[in-house]
Amino acid sequence: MSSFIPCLSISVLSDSLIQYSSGIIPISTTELNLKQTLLGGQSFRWFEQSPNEFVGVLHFYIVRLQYENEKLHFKFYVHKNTNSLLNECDREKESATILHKYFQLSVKLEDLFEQWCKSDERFRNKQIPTGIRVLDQDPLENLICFICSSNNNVQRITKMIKTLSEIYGKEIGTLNGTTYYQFPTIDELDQSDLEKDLRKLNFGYRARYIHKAVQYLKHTINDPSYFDRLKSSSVQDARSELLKIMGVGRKVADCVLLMSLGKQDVVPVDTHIHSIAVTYYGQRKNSQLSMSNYNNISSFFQQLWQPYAGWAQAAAFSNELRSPTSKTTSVKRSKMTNHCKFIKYEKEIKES
DNA sequence: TATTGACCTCA
DNA sequence: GAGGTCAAT
Repeated sequence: MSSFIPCLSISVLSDSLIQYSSGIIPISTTELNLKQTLLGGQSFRWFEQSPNEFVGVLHFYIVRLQYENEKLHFKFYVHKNTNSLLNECDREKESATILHKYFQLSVKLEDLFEQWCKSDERFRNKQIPTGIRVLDQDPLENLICFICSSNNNVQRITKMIKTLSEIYGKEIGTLNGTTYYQFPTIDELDQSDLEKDLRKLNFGYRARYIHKAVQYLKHTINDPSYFDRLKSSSVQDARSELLKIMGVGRKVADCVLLMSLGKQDVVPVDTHIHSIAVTYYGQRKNSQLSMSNYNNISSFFQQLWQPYAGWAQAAAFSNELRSPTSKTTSVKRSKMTNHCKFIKYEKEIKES
């Protein structure tokens, strides 16, 4: 079947949709694991069409990605009314640039891995997979997604964000029977009945958080360059700004810092990372994820995995979702060593 | 400063 | 219970 050959696979477009560009980016599997990166829980806007083929929305484009033979094939689609002055070649370049930025391809993952291996034998022993990249996402979208993420699972978050985009975002077009929408802007979300409507859509208590967050950003902050300002602020300053937003606690703030504000060293600590810290790095059992505990775990990993500790976290995290912790000899050994490291680290903290 | 329960919904 | 946050104590 032709579907095995990316360039020849057939697409059915609605009348309103046109193909904008297509191209290829050569990249090795150690630099990019497409599935783990897109579906691993940092973005909630990608759908797997077939093995190694994904469709999602970036800006006002529907984007189709296919990974095969060390190459990332891409096709961009836009609404036909989107006017572009670019010729075919420049559109391809522009699209490649968007992907380059989104996947942060100037970051050399293999080099980072080498660094992490030096300080952490879970990397050295290949217990953590390669190819997981941190995506550079849109801050507003990222923020809303992670407000939705509390007490929630990937599947439902994805569904909620899909619904949110369908209701409030602009339609792009229909590709192979599925209609795609832009993520709504702050103005599109700024509606007096937002909470009520989102509750009807089964957002639960997050409906209020989203409504409050939108009100705050639109009417209290009221600054189009708000997120850009945070990008150029220090981690501490940007974090304390984000914490002012209703529905944003430390974990969500850290996710936004890492995934859309370019703070590559931030390590968000969720229940998975927490349990990784307990299982492999000797954090005390039964310890709740209190604020001081969060700080300890986060800064421990930050020190262990520098630089780009947030990227290491994403890789370690994805592994946790996959494997139900098989306990081989080497794992036990690495548990011990890292346990010692953690104790030592805790001592240093206390003494300083 | 740290701990605890409620919060919505779906599996 | 699920990749948390808020508010009260």
